Amino acid sequence: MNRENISKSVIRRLPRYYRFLTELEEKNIDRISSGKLSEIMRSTASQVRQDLNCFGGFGHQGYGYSVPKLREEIANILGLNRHYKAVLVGAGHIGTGIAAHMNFDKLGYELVGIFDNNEEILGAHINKVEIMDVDNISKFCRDNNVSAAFLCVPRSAAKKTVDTLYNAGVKCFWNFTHYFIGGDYPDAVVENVHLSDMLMTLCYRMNEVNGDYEHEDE
Amino acid sequence: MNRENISKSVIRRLPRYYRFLTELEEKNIDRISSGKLSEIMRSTASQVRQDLNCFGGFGHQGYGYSVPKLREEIANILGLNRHYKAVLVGAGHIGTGIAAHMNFDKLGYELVGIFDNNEEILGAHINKVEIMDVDNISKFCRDNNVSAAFLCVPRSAAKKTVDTLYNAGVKCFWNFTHYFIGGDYPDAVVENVHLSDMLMTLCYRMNEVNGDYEHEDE
DNA sequence: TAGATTGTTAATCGATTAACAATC
DNA sequence: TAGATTGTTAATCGATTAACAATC
Repeated sequence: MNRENISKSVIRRLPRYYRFLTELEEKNIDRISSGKLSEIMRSTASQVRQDLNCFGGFGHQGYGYSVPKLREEIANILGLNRHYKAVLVGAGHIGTGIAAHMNFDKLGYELVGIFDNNEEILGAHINKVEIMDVDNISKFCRDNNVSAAFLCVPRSAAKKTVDTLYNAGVKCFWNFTHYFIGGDYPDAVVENVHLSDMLMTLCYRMNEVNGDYEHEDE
Repeated sequence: MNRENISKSVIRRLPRYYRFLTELEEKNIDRISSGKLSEIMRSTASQVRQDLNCFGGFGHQGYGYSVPKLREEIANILGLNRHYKAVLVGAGHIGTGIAAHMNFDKLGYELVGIFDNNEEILGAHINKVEIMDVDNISKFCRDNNVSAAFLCVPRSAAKKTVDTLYNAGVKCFWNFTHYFIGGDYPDAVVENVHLSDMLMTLCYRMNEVNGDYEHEDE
């Protein structure tokens, strides 16, 4: 099947399917209909069937979908069995949090190095991964065939870091910095996170619910 | 104007506008056209004008928009001058990272307490905010009129934590746990973050670019 | 077989883009 | 005034939902 023209909305829902199917499997439920799955996903049966059919006919008429089979199909579609080599740059608060918190190997990655410029923490480890000098990052990425980077450096260092990594062959960026990685890196895959944006939209929605925002207009 | 029916897509773009306008202001640029702004936003002039017009006519024909004025309008629309009292629950890796990393007071919040159940860290501080015993969270939230919670607890503790907080009057949740906060809390405003989902979609997109995923199908 | 539920096409809805008259 | 650029309406595009024949 042709995966070229699958919409971004569908892709964004795949991890959700995956999560809920994993839960169902843990509960030993081994079949589910698009209707039931849509209740869990808080979408519609139509959407579930449309989504899954982008990748193939995983269901059986009159029966529904096999939970373990569907879960595995989605894992394969996402490529979770991969181990893309990844580095994390910037072992400050958020970087350390991310490095220690994420289950990279269940998500298609292997964290092979952490980099920082703070001499005091060089040589330390987070989850058995060493913190190394950021000056050596370029060589390290080339030597180890690193494909992905998780950016947790300050904004001021962001552009330079991305350039260095990109030139060292890194083509996938999960970017927590406030620097916006735009279209300057043609064949790169980028996700700009912007945690602050989330808090701001939450704030807006809270004002809305509270009906307070009128005061602001005066 | 009626803000009831402004689409979620528009709201989600507001923080982006705000960020870029802040940058422009820092560069002492004080006017901008929808065309130029759309280049920065990587959208279209039409969309910029549509978006801004949801909230009022901030522009001037033949001139464009005043950068400082527009920036301030958006800050007001988002309600960034607010100081919603907020607590963070779960001072593990990611919780500590978030607590130390975010500039809450510039985003409409004031972090007034951090809660955990690990006795060893109780009494410690992160950015001058004390880590307190989670057993006291309900009383604390009532007494201090807390409206928002940032959830960084393990999945197993998530539901109980949300219930407790909701009953103590907290109606806004920024949820980093793997527990999905659904429609069970009618008047609550919720953002489920799911960092893992982002990494999974990134992985998919990387497979796509690399053209590798065919192997998985065999 | 009858009931259930898929895969898929068609209809609807919402969001984005284009166009242009109004006006600074 | 002429040029630029908005605010706003209309056209397009894409994504979601509904419908239903196919079939297990």
